[in-house]
Amino acid sequence: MEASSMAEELPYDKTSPDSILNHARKLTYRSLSDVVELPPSADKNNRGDLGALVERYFFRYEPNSKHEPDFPEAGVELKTTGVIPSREGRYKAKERLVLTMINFNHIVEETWLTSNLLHKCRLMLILFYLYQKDVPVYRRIFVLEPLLFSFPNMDLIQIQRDWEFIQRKVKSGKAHELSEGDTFFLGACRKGAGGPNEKLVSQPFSEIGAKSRAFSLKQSYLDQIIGNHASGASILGNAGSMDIESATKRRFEPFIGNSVEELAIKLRLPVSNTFGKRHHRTIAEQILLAGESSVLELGKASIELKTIRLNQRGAPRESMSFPGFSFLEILNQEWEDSKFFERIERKFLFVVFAPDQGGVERLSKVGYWNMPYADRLEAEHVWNETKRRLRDGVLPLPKESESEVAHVRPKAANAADKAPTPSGVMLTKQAFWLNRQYIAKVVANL
DNA sequence: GCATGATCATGC
DNA sequence: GCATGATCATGC
Repeated sequence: MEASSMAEELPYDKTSPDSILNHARKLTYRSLSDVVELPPSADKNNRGDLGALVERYFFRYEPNSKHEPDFPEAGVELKTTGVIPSREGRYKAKERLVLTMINFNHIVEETWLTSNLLHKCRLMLILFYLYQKDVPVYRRIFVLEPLLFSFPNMDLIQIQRDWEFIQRKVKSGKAHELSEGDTFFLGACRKGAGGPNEKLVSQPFSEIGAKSRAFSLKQSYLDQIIGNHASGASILGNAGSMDIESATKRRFEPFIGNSVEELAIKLRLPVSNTFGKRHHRTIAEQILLAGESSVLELGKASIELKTIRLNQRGAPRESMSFPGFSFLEILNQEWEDSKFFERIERKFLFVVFAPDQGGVERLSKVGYWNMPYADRLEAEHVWNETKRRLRDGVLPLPKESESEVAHVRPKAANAADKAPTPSGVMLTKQAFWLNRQYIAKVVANL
């Protein structure tokens, strides 16, 4: 009796997305505890789960089946996600948005259209709260209007591709090899306890246990959603849309074979700095950014743009550097928390320049790549070895000749630009690099 | 010709 | 002023 009368008292129509959205607006610029009184029994200690508190005490219903959206009659899935200030006083995502767990045994039986992901997350109500570390979740302020979000048609092509890529990997018995760099917008992110005690889960076509993973919207994609939402931009339909790989290919096609000089003229780049270190990168950026917006979606994916210049023998002239790392910080990190891991797990876009017969450097080819599983394990080994040597005060750090994949090398203003090591010795600042010969093989197979 | 150490040039 | 992507310089 009481339950049914409570249901009738709901201050919104649970069958209507718009009504749910309107109700959610009451939270804007307020925190959950500003709007509803949380009983002492509420589990306020649950670190991340503001969503559960909002569902129970603001929308006043109990979370139901994991396979249905939170509001099944309206087909709306509720998400709460943290934002942090960006430059220019706007907001950006604090992290990726986790959508739903990937069940490796089920996904192989699905198609995109019948997928649990699409069924559950086709329409999402996203609430954005200001992330503040020391403020309890129920006191965090919802700093943006709530957003009723469905994937723009323009993006759906890529999202579906991403989903199918992940499914294909599971079908091939490679769930344990999944990586964020496999995909563009939709990621297969790690989910659940990590570390040495992590429980691996089963997959249908291999005996090898895989890390537990969830579908997520990549942080960079979420940033775009937030940007469009905050600026009031509408969602574009686009009949001529393509997935990112095709769009990129088409974008670069007219420039393939052009000399560096011709490219500078075509792209109206100042001729003065033709020999600057940034020149080839500027060319790549201009090709991506100029003209119509079809490759602007690149900004929605965390793509690592790298220019590669080959020598006469077809090998890269240089190894590939990554940001410098702290000798002290690395001791407190695990591999998967490290910056180097985050970088090499990304999707790379290689823009390759090569000299022709006459020695004239030309744009040669362009391609996406991400690091295969076995090589990630090798990079992990190099990273762990670096950590061990720093801890034990053993030099030198892993050299290029010690691994097929990665090494450590100086990266500093000059040799006197040093930082402290755990053993107290000052050492010229260093970075992780991917080996020149390793990149050579990658480029050859691009 | 390559590995290794060192440094440059630019953007933020 | 510094981090970053990129390149130079040397010695074997």
